[in-house]
Amino acid sequence: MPTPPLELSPKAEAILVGALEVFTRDGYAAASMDRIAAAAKVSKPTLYSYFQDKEGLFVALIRRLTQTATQQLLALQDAQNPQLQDEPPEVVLRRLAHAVLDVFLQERSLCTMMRLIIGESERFPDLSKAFLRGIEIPVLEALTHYFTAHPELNLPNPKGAAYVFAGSIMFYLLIQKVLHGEEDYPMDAEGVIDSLIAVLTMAPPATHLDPSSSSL
Amino acid sequence: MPTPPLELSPKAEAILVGALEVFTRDGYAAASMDRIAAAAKVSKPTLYSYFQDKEGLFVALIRRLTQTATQQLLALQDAQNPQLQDEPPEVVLRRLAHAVLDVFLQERSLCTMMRLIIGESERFPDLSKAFLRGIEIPVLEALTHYFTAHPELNLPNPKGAAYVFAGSIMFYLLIQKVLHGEEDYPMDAEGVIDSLIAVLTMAPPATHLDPSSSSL
DNA sequence: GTCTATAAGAAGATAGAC
DNA sequence: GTCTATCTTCTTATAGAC
Repeated sequence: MPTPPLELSPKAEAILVGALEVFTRDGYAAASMDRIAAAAKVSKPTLYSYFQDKEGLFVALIRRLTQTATQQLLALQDAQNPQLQDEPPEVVLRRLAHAVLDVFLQERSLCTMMRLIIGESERFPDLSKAFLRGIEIPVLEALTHYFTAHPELNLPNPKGAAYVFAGSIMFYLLIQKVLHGEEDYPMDAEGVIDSLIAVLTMAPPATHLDPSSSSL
Repeated sequence: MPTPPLELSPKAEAILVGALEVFTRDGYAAASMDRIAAAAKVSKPTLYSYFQDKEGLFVALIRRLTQTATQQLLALQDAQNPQLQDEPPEVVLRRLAHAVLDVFLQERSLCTMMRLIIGESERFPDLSKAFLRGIEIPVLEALTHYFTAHPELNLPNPKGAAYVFAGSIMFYLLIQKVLHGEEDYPMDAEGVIDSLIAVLTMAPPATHLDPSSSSL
């Protein structure tokens, strides 16, 4: 747990909102503290009284967005945990895919965050690390754990299968929502999810109703 | 074909090499024309005599990298085309996955290009478009075409399956090579490819040797 | 064609008034 | 605590010498 629950003063919140707007539009280097102060409707010295400098403000913003995403994904996991053993994998995996997509589509700042983290990954390697440790690695580990616990899916390499699952969804978001592929090459998320669930669950012709093969 | 074969003078090439180095390290906005001129070992006015301004230089660089990637992938396709009908899908798909990975791993500037394009996708939407039209969309279309021509794979949605294939590989590159996940959560590419080929080809138990189901 | 030197402006950060 | 005004530095881009 790198950062405590983190209660912020209202003014600090306002600054982060303005910072999100400007960093989103301009990127890190081209964003100016003047424009951020204007967007947050505070003066520049006030801004510097809440955050040490531009780097500190950017790091605080991205860490907060990362935390938001982590919490949303944890809530997802908690909501699904009681059902994991009760329903067939194609149902569980499909619901999970939809839920992850919804988290990113309903909170569009998470797509922005992904873009900023990737774009600034050389200047701010710590933010990449926080993104990986807070979001991507936990997701991959949870998927790996699920695939390992379901040998009836007949997946030879659960960790690799986790990359296939997460990669399909994140790549879809990247192409369609970050790079705006919807304009040139629109694609329904449903088609990606259909294919993903189909390929991950259709290994054995019809063993889904046979619980004897699962010793866990 | 948005740009002709594009022969550049040696000095323009040197400038692009320097520009790649500096843009890679600093990103677009933080890169200075002074440092680019120094890296290319020319003076600033020379730089401005070959490229209109900073934007023009960046666009020229990214377009050139995009073209390089496109050409490498086209060469791949040509090399594989004669074999597409002769060998079973698990062999063709595995070789393709390895080849795409190799293209990006051996020419690391392509990973850099991906990072820069994503990071600057709001400021330079035309570069995103060129990346999508020159690389991602052709790859997705070729994969869709292949999956459509191989109904024995039993993939319900070929376009979605193309996203699964490309997404798994690109996500692997993004996590491991762009965001440097290798430090925290190393993963062998082989495991991803194994899973990918397994899930895409193991739908029917053993119909690979039955050509009668393929009417194309 | 290529350079040195510079113009014109915008950036991050702060001193000091209130 | 918050603001106006300012300092310093670095930026892009070019004028003019060679």
